[in-house]
Amino acid sequence: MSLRLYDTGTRSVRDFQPRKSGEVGVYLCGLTVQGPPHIGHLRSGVAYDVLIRWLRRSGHRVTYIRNVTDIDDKILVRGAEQHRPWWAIAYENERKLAAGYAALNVEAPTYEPRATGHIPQMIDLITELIDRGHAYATPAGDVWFSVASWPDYGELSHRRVEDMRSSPDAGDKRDPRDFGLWKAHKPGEPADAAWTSPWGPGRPGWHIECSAMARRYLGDAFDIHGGGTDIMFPHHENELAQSRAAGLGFAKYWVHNGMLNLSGTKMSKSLGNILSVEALGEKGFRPADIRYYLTTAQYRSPLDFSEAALGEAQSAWDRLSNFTHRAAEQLGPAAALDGPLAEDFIAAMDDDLNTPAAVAVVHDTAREGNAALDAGDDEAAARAAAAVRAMLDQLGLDPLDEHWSDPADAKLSGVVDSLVAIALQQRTEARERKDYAAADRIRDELARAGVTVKDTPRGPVWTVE
RNA sequence: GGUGGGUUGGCCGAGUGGCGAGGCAGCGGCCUGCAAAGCCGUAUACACGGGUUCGACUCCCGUACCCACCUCCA
Repeated sequence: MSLRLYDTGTRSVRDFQPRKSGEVGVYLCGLTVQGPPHIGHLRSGVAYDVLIRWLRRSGHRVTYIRNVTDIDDKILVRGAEQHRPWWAIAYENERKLAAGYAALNVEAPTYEPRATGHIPQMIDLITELIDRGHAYATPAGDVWFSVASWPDYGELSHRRVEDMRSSPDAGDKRDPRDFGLWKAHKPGEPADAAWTSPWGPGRPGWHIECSAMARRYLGDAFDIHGGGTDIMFPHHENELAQSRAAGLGFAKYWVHNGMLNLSGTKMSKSLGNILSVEALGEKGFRPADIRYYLTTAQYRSPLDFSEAALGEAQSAWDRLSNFTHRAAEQLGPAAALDGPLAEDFIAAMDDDLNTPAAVAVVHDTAREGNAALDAGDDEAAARAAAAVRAMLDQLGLDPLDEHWSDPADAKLSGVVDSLVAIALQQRTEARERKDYAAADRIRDELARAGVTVKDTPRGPVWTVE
């Protein structure tokens, strides 16, 4: 059994077969950096991170391109509103996005191209489309893609042009369905938001960016194109149309992740119902809690966010984290993380990345491991601990990964360790003479200082809240 | 109006034509001086109405409600 993926184009789960054996090219539509990222964006980041990790684990060499759209109408609007350069705003949000990805342990892509760095490639592609009769320039200096010139238009989203509502787009395009490839510079727009082109100064339309950047880094044809369901139409439909019309093979599989909803509606910048990693951090949720939470739903399912659900995820992840820490304390350093994965886990992941089922396997294994620890069966416990860590690591969630530890904690722990040890020694002595009142007083005082003490068969252990 | 997705137990969330994933919360027990952690056991379910079938939560038809997209959006 190998990976099967749901492909939007064929609306079916297909066996994944890379175009070139052992090599996979993936393009993900990243963000338009008009504002700071929210956890809905990060859901997408985590979902494709899981996909990339799984492809690599399965033996493929993966080239992963995730773009940043750093020029668009709204970025220019923000710049005007804030009396700051539009590119300063784009870059500020890009850095916040990178920090969000990093916090959730999303690995960096092979390359992260910016739209503004690829204007020549876009101009080339637009020129080819005009030459082939699929696009036209207007006297105003705009260039439009002619939807009517491409009979396959709608093949991805399965929409018929005649069923669509007409959009109220302005502009002098010939057909209301035509979409912009190049937008002429308008009076009042910043001069540094325009580039020289055969059609006069202007800037690229949204869709052409991805076609041009995917082509530059992945070639005329590649394997997987991803993004959220909300940009399947028109963005991906338009990308597909213009790339194919230019004679490119483009993507073999289309993968779309479901939305993260808040109170029943899509979390989105325009609605303002957004939550950031930082805001959740202030409520006591750690990045690992968020990543675990996002992983417990299949990537295509809509996920309705609630603090209660995130809290449950936190408890569940604590359980797994407790087990790995407990095993490490009792058994010493765990085995390498690249050990064999449970067959059920592999089957779940191969089944269109069924992470909820995969996580269920992890929990089953942790239970066995806990039982083995209780029974003193160190060999079985070590085996379970290695398996749990390997599976969680595959999901980017190894609890012992230093990524999840707070560097400030590590610095303090040496000092605190010796101080707590003194108190615990006194408590142990009190317990030995059955002076439980004194023992509990010490424990309570430590608790007030933020140190939680637990007694285990191998002596007391403590953690800082 | 068009297109797609959804409705699973107190909560989150998988899945399958017949043997009730997993987690969280609850209850009972074991362990513990107590607690925590852990383990064992346990109740509650598949929106509604038809149909197909020996048998449907799972397939088909219909109804209701929800969400997304059709305008920028992961």
